Amino acid sequence: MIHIKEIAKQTKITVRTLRYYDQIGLLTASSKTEGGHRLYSEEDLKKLQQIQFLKGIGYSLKDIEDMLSDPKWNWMISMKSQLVYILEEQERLKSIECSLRELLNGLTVEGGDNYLAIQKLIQLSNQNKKRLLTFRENMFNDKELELWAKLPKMRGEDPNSLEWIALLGQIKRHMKGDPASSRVQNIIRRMIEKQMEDFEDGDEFINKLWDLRKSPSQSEKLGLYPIEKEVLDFMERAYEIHISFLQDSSIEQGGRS
Amino acid sequence: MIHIKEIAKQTKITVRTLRYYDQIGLLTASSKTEGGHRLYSEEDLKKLQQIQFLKGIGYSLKDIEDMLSDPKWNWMISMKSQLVYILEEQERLKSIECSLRELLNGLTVEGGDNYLAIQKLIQLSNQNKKRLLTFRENMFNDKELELWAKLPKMRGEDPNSLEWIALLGQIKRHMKGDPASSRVQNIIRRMIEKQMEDFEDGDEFINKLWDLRKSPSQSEKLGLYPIEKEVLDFMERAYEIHISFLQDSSIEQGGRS
DNA sequence: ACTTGAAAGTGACGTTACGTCATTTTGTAT
DNA sequence: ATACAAAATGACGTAACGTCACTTTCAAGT
Repeated sequence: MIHIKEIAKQTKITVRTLRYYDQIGLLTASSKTEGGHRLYSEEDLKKLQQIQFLKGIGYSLKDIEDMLSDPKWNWMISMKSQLVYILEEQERLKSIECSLRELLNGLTVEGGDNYLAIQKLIQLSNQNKKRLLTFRENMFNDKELELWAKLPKMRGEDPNSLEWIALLGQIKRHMKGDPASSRVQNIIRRMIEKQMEDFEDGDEFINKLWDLRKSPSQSEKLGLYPIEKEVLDFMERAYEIHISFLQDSSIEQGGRS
Repeated sequence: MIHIKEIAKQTKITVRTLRYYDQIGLLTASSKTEGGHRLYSEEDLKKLQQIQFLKGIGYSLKDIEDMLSDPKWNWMISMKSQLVYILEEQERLKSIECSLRELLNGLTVEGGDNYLAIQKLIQLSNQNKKRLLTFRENMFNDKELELWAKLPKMRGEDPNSLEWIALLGQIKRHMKGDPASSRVQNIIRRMIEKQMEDFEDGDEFINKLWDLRKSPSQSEKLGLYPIEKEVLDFMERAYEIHISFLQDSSIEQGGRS
């Protein structure tokens, strides 16, 4: 016969919990002292360990009581359905994870210190859930859809998407400066590099996308993160400056050779 | 100004919940009629949608209240830690999934209709958690450890492990019959086929494993599903019969050729 | 036998985010 | 004015205990 504290120590279940299990009739101590102290047997201990295990895999105490009290319980069925439940829960958490990453990436771009950004992002996230795929599928052909998959999505967690997001965030933070500054030009060069790496053969696609980006309403329908017009304008200016630099330097090179 | 029922319809949040949010001060209707009916503004609606979103990604109402009432809340930090929490939860569920698959596969082998099997499996599962890897690593060398990874584990969900488990279960169900019967022999043949497919070059390893299997205590330490001695004996008999058939037929073939 | 401090007992309230009555008031259409 | 829908309030219930307060029992030392 084992005292309640010893049971608690062995199973790491609190004394309070043991008394609670007694109270709800899940595990009654098999005997008591004259004074009313609970005394547990080895069998009680075993049963408790089973309870502990079943609780660990997500069953409620009520379920566990039903299981253990019914000698012809169909374990196969209930465990299969429990597995299904666990799998569903995992999917739910996975989609929460996506939302969170989307928000965090959004915050990275926006600067992350103002409440307005949050509001915008939450609103965006909310409506994204309702939007369907159809619009996107009407807009592009198959080859383009393939390229589409490479686009940085706000929920992306791959280093590729993350770099796009980081670059965009940096552009935003330098918007008050000069588009010809070396910082901005370096960012632009990196973006062009990436664009060529990721979408080598999709020039037409890129142009179409760029046009779309300029229309906020279209962008939203596509589930793209909306880039403000000022940012796009700033990027275009910086882009043109970059191109003109390239031409200048190639002329120089041509002169020398 | 919007009536409570309209808000409920638009957000799919129940009227009761709206009143509750009012009660705890999370979202107070911005005005009321003379009679005390709640009237919500467009801003209230927006705030409610934010609440809904934040609740959806797992925050408690208390947390949400803190967030929304503090204008300089650090969203970045709290969302990162929330992401960490979500990732941990996913791991927890993943390990629950493993336990469940282990149990279900165990039930498949045992026949799944007796409570004793469950008790045994739960006990096994419990002690597996405590057991460490060291014993296994002392027992086999590197090449063998590679093969080890191919062994059917009870928590396996790949078709390969599942077939092993299924075959074992079938053997168990035919144990009262004749080891020379065609059913049993077909199962044995399939097992030998699989054994050759999976462990082509590991004869010594297979033998060592087979010996281990005969020692229940060693098996348990390795985290292998313990196969009862009677089952192993039955399998050995069937195996010998199978071998002798093979020899007979090869003699016949030899005679003809 | 008596004392005493630790351990055990019981009972009650708190927690989360509402659901579900029951009862009373208010709003609105006729 | 009346009738009926919709809203309000209040109270209790849920799951699985934690925490406090107060009382009783156990086991050991004197």
